[in-house]
Amino acid sequence: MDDIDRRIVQLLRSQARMSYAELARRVGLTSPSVQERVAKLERNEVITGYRAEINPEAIGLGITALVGIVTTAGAEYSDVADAIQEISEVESCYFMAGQESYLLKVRVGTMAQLEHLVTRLSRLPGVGGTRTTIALSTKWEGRPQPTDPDVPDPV
Amino acid sequence: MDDIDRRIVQLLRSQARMSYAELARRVGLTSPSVQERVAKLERNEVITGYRAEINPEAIGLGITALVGIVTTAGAEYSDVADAIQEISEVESCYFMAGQESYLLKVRVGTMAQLEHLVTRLSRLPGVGGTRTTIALSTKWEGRPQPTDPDVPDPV
DNA sequence: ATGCGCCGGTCGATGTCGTCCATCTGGCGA
DNA sequence: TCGCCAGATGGACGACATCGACCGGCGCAT
Repeated sequence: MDDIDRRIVQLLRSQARMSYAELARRVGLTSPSVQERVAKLERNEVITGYRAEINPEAIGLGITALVGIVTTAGAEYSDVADAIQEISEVESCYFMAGQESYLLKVRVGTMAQLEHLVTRLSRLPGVGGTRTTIALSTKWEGRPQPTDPDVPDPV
Repeated sequence: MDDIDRRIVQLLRSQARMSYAELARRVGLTSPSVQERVAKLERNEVITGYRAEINPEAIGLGITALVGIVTTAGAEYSDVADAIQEISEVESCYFMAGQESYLLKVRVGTMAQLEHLVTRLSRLPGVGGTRTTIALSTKWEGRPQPTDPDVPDPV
């Protein structure tokens, strides 16, 4: 993981469909070298996948909500996570410090679907309660932030 | 936005670097047709970009936290959003219903950086208070969910 | 120092892909 | 019925991906 790797990562982070030839031009190497580096980054799970970013409204998922999950006393955390994973509307799932053990980002098309989803979540074994807040709008999401890990800003 | 478009979107959602030729084979069209459809999807902002998914720890961003922002009375919401947008550590920003007007997902490398970030956020004009919760682990994130079959055509 | 092996780079060749253009077809309105 | 247009096809050509062969620098043991 040197500077060239970091540049490649950053380029692919914002334009994942860029060709190897174009990447090569931008980092000053040849196409096969870049290809090998990218393959290695994928092998080492630095790059874990490539995603097209979709406008959720365009695919009928206009409602975004965040759901906090309070687990019941004695519930096995990982079992709860496994159960949540079965629910496709849950786009992201974080195991949190604090009263709510999990925080989920969910997307649905209608309020009725959201109601149904929250009901399903609250009935999962190990789930003691839910707290849902609706996102009125998404200002931005998944913005790639500048990579500069070799200069860890102090305070 | 027909069934073929939806299949293309779904394919690119999970494998954004797939070639047009491969897409064409999978949806049963020729490469130029697929290319034209993808171009149109991009033009209509159904597809808004292509992102490589990076393991945050590999680029020195091992700490994920969620920060709720309470705005001061009389603050202009959009000004607050603009100010937050200047801060690169904020990966996502949602305008929320509820007491906290904004919810931010932030990533940093160290607790010291998180402290500094929260301090900066709390000092922004219009920001009355913050509530930070740390993600102990990310179970999953940005998982593409199956496209609803009965979608209202947005075009 | 010398020689060896490894890592990572370049180069060249070949098959595939992206992209442009001409052409064709099916549906719709005049 | 005719003409028009959106969208598909097929061919051509330049660019790209990919593979093997080769090459240079580096660390290390002899």
